[in-house]
Amino acid sequence: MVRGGMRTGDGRMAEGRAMDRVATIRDVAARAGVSIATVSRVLNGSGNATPETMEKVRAAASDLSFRPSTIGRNLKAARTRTVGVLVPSLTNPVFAESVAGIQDAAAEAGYSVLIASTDYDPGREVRAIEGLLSNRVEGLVLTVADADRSGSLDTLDEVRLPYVLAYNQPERVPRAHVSVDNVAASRAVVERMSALGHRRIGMIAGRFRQSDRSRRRHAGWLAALGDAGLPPGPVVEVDFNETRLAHRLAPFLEGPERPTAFFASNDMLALATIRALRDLGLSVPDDVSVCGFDGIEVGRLMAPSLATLVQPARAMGATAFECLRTGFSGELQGRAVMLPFTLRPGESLGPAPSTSSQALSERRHTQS
Amino acid sequence: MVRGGMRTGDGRMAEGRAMDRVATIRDVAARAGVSIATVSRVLNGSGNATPETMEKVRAAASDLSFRPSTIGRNLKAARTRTVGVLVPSLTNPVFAESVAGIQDAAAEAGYSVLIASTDYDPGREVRAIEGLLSNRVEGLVLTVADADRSGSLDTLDEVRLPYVLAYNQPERVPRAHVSVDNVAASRAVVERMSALGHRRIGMIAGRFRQSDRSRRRHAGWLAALGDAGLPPGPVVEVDFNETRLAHRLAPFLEGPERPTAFFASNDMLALATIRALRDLGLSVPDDVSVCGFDGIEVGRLMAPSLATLVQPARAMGATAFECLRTGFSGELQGRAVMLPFTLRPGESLGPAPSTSSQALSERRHTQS
DNA sequence: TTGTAAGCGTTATCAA
DNA sequence: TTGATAACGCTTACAA
Repeated sequence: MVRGGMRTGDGRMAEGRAMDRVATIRDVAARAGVSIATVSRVLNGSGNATPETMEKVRAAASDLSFRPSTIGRNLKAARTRTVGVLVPSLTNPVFAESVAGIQDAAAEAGYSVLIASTDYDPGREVRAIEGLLSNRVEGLVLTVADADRSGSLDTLDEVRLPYVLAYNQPERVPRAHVSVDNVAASRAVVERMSALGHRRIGMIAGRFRQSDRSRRRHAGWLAALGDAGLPPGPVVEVDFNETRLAHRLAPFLEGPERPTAFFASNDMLALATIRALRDLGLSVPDDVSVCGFDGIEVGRLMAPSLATLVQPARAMGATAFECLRTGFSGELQGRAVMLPFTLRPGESLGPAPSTSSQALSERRHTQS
Repeated sequence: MVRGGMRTGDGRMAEGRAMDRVATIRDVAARAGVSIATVSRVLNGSGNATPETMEKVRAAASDLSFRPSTIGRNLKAARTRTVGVLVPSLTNPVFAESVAGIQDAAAEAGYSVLIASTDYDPGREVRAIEGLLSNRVEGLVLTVADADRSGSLDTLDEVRLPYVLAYNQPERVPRAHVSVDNVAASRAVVERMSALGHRRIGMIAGRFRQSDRSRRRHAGWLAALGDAGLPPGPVVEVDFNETRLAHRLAPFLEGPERPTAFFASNDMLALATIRALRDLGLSVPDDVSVCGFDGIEVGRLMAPSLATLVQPARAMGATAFECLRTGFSGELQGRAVMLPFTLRPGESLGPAPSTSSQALSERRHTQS
């Protein structure tokens, strides 16, 4: 075999060099001249052994760079110390952050993390769950589109595998979850907008039929508008991967009665909205304000910086994992954990334009 | 035990409900009234069986919602069909994207993905590698800080576990990797800047001692400046997590001889740079242009949109996985795959300001 | 076509 | 203190 070449015909992962068989506990035992039981005991610190024996075993293990196989260990122990994670997408910063939080907490507790993402594809979601179940994860932290109507969650219920939802806030089915109070959070956004003088407030949201979060946030938006005595502005429902929004927004932006602020049900949508407004020749926030929901970090870096309702994403993941691991302390009512949210001010959310300044801005933009 | 309460004293993952033992192949065999060998054969489609037997087995498996344990399977097969992934951070979109690419390719090939992230912490990196090795991953796709000086890679070499680097481009040690040609890519950026009239071009880069990518990109920047007959502008080395750059940049932005363009060695740095310039009262791109490196998607959405050298992140991950799985076809020289890059134009990179327009912009900004 | 049995790498029980 | 051995869930010769 050529150097650098690899045999692949055996279906195994290609090997840069011939990979010699990994050392097993038996190899260590042979080299140390003891039984495998002794090796196990020494390496695990269970049971006693004479100093010399311990030394022999450790030396042998070290020589062979022996690492106990978690497979063998798992098989024996009937547990894997592995947690499954399922997210719609790793490329949405809010999920990436929460996964990072799960990783932190899991590593701390000595758990491995098996990650799968669905890219909003139901078929992939089913296969991912199957894979995680076959891998005998001890529990799952996951975010689904709609926690009230999810085949995956039904499956988990059937096989009685513990799970904790992150971000989801189911309305009908009582399911363990960690989230913020989406309704209250959305109200906070609208109240701020109202305090800034906005009277015509629209909403850009993910499909209500597909997302419990979107529904909740819409409900909060609606309720707050009602409380403030404001009429609901236009609602634009968009699909998950829709990034070009200009043609969707254009119809609502004509005439003097157009909204002066938009609440986007998540930050990616907020970014797309700002982009679209800009493409339509409107200034953010001079003409129209925008506030997002999630609190992704890049929002702080862009210009205008993104005003957003901040969810503690990292804590969301870490907390969900901890809930899974330790169990909720209370009973049923304790099966939900609400994390605190904050409103992060940003340049994208400013005071409502007065009629005169609005006209001014209008002139400025038609010039260019 | 209370409903919703969970036992945790046994050290197991908390259970929302009593989790009955998962069905094994023996349970299925018993229920179907056949031997476990028959169950295995039927479910794997290996060997023959009468239609009735197959039916019985499938029914029993379905009734018990039996899913073959990959643990038992792996142990027997002495292979895991699992690939390890190690990235510095899941929250940097460029890594998140490449992980997504790995996931895609792995799922396609029937592999599971075990992910660990280091958060640029060497201690965590060591532990992560240990964990992946213990889990008997068949190979690794990973991105390290400096592929020329990495204890983790040395470990992998020692145990002869196949791996492919993603993004890294080692200079001295020949190691399998998938990347873009960082030097050529950086040259392309500088050439574009030069073509736009920029004569004083600075660089914001990650620490050279810590990052092979940073070194390569700096080399390309330097070479291109030389070719264009331009003097090297200021170089600002920053740490991984540094996001506040204003005070670092300020000293270089005084006087008429200040740079009119900055090349940032990655997109997160580019965003931080734009932010800092803005904080310093400078307009991007009217006063100073900025171009990043990576091609993260959010760059398109912000305003000004980010000009950047696009690496095919998703393909980077997918290709690295494929290289790992199938092996590089050639010999040693084939152990590197170079992916194509493109320069994505963006509003952050414009023509160099003329002296008069520069003064104008100066006035405009001191007003506000 | 189907069943018996060995073995994968551990840990744990029980003897010695 | 140490060793022989069974067991975990599965696949796969080999035998019936």
